[in-house]
Amino acid sequence: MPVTSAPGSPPTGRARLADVAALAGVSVGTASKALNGGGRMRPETRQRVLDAVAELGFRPNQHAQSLHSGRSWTVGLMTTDGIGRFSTPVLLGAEDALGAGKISVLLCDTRGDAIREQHHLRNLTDRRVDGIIVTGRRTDPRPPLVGIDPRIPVVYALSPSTDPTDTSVVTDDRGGARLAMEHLLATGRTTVAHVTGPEHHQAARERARHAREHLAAAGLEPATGRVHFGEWSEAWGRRAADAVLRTAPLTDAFFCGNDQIARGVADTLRERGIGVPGDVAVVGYDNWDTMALACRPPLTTIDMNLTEIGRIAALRLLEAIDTEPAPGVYTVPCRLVVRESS
Amino acid sequence: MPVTSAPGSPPTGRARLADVAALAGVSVGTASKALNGGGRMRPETRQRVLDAVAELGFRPNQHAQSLHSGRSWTVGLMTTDGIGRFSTPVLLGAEDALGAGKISVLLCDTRGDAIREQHHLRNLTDRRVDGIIVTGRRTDPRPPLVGIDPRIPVVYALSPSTDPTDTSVVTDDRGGARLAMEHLLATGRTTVAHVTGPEHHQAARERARHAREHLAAAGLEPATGRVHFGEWSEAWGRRAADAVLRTAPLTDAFFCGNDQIARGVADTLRERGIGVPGDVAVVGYDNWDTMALACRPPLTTIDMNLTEIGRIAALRLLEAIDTEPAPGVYTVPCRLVVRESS
DNA sequence: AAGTCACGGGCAAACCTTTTCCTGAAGACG
DNA sequence: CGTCTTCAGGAAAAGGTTTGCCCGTGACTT
Repeated sequence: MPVTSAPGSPPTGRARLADVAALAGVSVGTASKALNGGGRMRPETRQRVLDAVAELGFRPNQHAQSLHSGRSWTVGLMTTDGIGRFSTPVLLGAEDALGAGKISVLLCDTRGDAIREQHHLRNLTDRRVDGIIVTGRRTDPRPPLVGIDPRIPVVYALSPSTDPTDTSVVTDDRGGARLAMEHLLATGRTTVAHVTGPEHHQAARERARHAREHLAAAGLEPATGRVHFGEWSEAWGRRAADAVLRTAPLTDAFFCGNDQIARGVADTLRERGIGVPGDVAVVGYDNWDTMALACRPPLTTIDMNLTEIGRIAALRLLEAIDTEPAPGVYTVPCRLVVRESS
Repeated sequence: MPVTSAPGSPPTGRARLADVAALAGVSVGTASKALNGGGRMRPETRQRVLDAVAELGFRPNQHAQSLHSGRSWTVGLMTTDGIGRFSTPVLLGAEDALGAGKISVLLCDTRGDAIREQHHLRNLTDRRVDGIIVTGRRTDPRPPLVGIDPRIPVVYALSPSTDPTDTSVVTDDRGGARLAMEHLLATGRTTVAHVTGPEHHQAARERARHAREHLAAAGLEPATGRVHFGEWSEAWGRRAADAVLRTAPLTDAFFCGNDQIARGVADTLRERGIGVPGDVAVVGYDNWDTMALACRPPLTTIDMNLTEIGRIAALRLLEAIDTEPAPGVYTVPCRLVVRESS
């Protein structure tokens, strides 16, 4: 009967430890020890306390616990740019890993606005969060949080901090590009075009660089002799596919910077009557299911394991919370997902 | 110099109200009143306290405040099913509205698992959240949270509660269907097919019902005489378009249950050489930009104003927190977004 | 000049749990 | 039988803020 409360408890309506103690016939301190395993006491006494807890439906007041311990059992999750396709899996991974440690996630969306970021940072500091995870949609490095209380550990996920003494968890663009190229070469392709996003995005540059390097290691060159930088859109994929086929009609594979581009490429190929994967293979990047699965044919693609990035960021943060922070950049490997486009 | 701290404050490293009081030469209680506007005191005294606050960089300890007030200035946001396309905007709208009230959002993802839901609910209760918003991806009603402490107000967003004495905020499927049909009829279409998702989804049923009613009111019938229920996928859109054109070649408009279906329909039309919107108009539902904008041509579609749903849910929750809850179902109107497909 | 009043500000309780230190009693050992 | 140790459990401080109540002082009233 959790509704009943010991005499004298009414104010909050919830049973306090004092009520438990009274019911068990012990002092408050003893009741606390009985619950937390500390102190020495007769097993039967402990049991009496536990029974009282059950009878009253007692749950400790976390505000009081936090006040005493200085910990809030809460971490802030700041997403730099909305809560989109990239930050969501990171967020879920983090929530999952933290939830196991009884820690909850406080969500802060800055919408890419520095003012808002400051505001949230203050809020989180005031709440005495145990730590903060910062994540963004881009993989480009970002400046560290400004004015952060040095006692609050921070982990940057996906977008690393520009400060190397911070802790960051990032995706392995190099490995991703390698997986894609190895796959294409292993399946007999030799004339590979690379179509990707804007050159000012690090992700585009890195993937392109490593794709080229991998080709070069096999004694090959990109189909058109260069990388096609553009936008992260289907429309660009379609345009670029046209351009590539005009310049290098013998192209037998496209490695694309993301799944949208890949889908655009696949659409153009299909509309031109070129068989995928019969004549030309297409490999995307992101494993964004709504794109990859809806594509005709479904896309072979690189999965960045974003959930894993979130999980690892959370684990690093947990480490930093109760031991010393281990600065540095942690790289999470990608995964090749083979579907029918290659 | 926020780093300096009054003598005796070291334990936490952060300035306490006691330090402020000491520096200002007043008692702790007076300092508190000076900050919170309460109590009567000489303006210069208040100013001295404010100066001390500034000098020490004092920020009140929220754990202590919460302990005292019983409020956590936090609400839980439970998403029933991942954090997807539907819950994200709701979440952002809620965060926005709550942030204005100094309230933060605690994120709980149940992954559709009842055990997890219980676990999170307990966690939120233990944290003494001020309220809870429950949201899901489907618009079908869901059973209310079980075992919820009646003192914690709850608002259901998107997925209403099956209990009419709860507070729910939902989308206006009827209005959405009406907007779409009015638009099509107003632009001269007379033979409209409706292709939508599975019949066991309320959203599909409702939109279909109201679309038919609206046609009937204009003395019309669906193009094929029936509604085409299927899946929420592009593939289904493509198949359904074929089927519709076979049965009713004179069809001059498609109203689709979501943007994916609409995109599938548009693809089929284009591949058959049927002009959109010249020969046939296509209207989608959801205004999911990655679909609606990538479609050729970009889709006219219905926007459910999900962010607004989140915002209103948050406002209702704020109401319920400091006054009496106002049970009932609140309906948020949709918005027609006209693009080039109609 | 004595009584009132208002104003400024202090005191202390309350919010609830954890943890350290301490005490009283009982058992063990010489 | 006395002293030492051990053990069970209690008392109280600490963590920081808010707020109701109270008191002293100076001004004002009659």
